[in-house]
Amino acid sequence: MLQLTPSHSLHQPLLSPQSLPFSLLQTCKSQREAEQHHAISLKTGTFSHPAIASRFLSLYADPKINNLDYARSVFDQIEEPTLVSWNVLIKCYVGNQRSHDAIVLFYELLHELVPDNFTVPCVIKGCARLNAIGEGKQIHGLVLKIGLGLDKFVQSSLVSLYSKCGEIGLARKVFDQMLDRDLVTWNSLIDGYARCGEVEVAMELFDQMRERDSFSWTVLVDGLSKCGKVEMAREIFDRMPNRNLVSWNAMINGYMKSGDFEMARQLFSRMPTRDIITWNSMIAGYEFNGQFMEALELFQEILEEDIMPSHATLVSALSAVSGLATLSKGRWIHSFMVKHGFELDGVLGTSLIEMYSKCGSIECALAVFRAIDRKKLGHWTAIIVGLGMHGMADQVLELFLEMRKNGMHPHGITFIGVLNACSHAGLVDLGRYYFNLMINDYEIEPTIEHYGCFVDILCRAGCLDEAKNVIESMPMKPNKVIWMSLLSGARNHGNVEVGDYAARHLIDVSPDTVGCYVLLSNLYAAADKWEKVSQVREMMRKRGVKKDPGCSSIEHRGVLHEFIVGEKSHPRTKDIYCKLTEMREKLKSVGHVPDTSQVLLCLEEEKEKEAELENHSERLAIAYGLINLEPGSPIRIIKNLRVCNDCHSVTKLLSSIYDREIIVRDNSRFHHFRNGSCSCKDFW
DNA sequence: CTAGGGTTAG
Repeated sequence: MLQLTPSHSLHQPLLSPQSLPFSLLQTCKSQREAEQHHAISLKTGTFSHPAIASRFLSLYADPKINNLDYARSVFDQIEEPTLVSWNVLIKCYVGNQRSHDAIVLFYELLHELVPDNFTVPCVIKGCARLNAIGEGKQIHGLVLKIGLGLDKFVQSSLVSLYSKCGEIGLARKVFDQMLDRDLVTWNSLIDGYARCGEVEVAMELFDQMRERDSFSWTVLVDGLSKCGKVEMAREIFDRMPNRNLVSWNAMINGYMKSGDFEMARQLFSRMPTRDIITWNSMIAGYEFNGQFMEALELFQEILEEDIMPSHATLVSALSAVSGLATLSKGRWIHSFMVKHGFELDGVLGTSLIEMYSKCGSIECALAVFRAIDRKKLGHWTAIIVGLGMHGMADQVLELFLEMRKNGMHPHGITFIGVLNACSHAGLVDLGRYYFNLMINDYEIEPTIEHYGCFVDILCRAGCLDEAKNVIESMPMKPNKVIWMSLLSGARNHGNVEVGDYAARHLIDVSPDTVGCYVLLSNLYAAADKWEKVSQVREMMRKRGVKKDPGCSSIEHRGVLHEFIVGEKSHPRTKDIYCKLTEMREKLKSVGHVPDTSQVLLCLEEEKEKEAELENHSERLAIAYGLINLEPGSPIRIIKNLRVCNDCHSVTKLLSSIYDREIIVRDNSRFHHFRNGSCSCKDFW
């Protein structure tokens, strides 16, 4: 089946590569120029020389022209491509981030010719890029069959593949079989050990090496800092003879990932040169650790230094914006992206959709989504999750259908969005339906997050027994989120027995969860079990559990104003409290009676409880918004805790009293208040 | 005209 010698090698034109226009080709700078030479070559017949044809291939794939598809069509025109031309094309695919095509091409090649010691390292590199360990192993088998098993480059590429894919045992096996190991092979193996956390072995190998290059040092520094051993990484880094930019970046990345901003900053300011990756590591690190302000400050600095952000920079910056929900900043970044021609059809589109949804502007999220031409799974998922957060269950289910009609296969996260929407909208039957659809039709193994959503759906709908059954039969240990759902379901449906049960488990897995004590105490209070309420208080006191203070923020003219419950330190405090008084009067006149049932602990007097409600952070933020924002523009608020009952009804009333749209993001979803009602239909 | 090793983001 496989031909061992190219059959046409005997009919090559008698031309030596030297007599051909190689030098001319080398100077080609554009597609047009290349095509002109190509035409001449076809006319004069030199194209039939395999070396010339291959040269054209690598020319079209050259970064200067970078027209890989054209290279492919040229390849398809070669009557009987030699192995070299196949090799060139495979290499080009891998080199241009199209490893999948490279592997497909490799399988096509197998029908025609036997790959050689040039083909294999290329295609294995492609497998490594894609983490395609299965393909890699198959090719490894083939390598042994066709007798390339002892080729140094082939073996070296296999060591690298296995190291990168976490198969360190296999990497070692190939390494041990090698007769002729060089620096590159050693480095690949050390990289593998460092990546999978076998630090001691990596260090041992490093010490055994006869010679090291900067690569060896860098691999070790990066590997150590990636698996959390930043101090060890630092020791190596300090001993390193000629530190390169990559090793600085690896150290900074390691410090940032471990949350040691100080040390990262120190290196950042000390290093001789920085590149975009340095900046990205810093920005992504801050974002990863929830330090959104710092992330955005650095993003600002990049722009001030006239450095062009990369995709990665923008992804991190947009995530930071999502965290703070500073819509105007997000809009600014969006227009920056449009102005500088960043494509929205990849991850950036997903980030934008996410940013707009998390900043409360689901309309803009939808507009971005609609404007993306070739929508990918990530875009569908992002908008579905976004709509779910906004409680727009109808649209979620509609889009989910549309998505499937477009031939997309939802993945686990898409279902998180769908289930989440069902939960926020109280769609218990649909929730059951989609949970089963996911398992049976799409064969997706539910993760703990899926169980979390499903249990939440059941609990909100009051199906507490069914929820309990699901929890008891799920294959993994229930986490905090799941017990919290059950407990709050029990609270909402006044089921003390289930509440007790949930609280016991919750305190067991996560004794510091304040919400647990709050909910439990609410539950007992509602059931008039006052001795139990004081037991809960006592338990909190003994364990030193403190309630997170409520905190709300609002953006005004690009500045984020934060309000903590009851605080009086904002420069405009006087105006704010004036407004609060006005709000109280207006609320009273429309007949609002404060609902103190969820005020927690310690406050004995009804008056005190009412006062505490009035100081809830979102009220301060709303007051600030009413004073300062343009009349008619929506007031957008981000809150760290769940909105309490009283604030919810108050905000509804305020939206009609002041004729304002008020959009509140709490710790799990959005509420759109308009004309006296809320998008959550009082179900949250 | 062809071969193996490193950093960010998702």
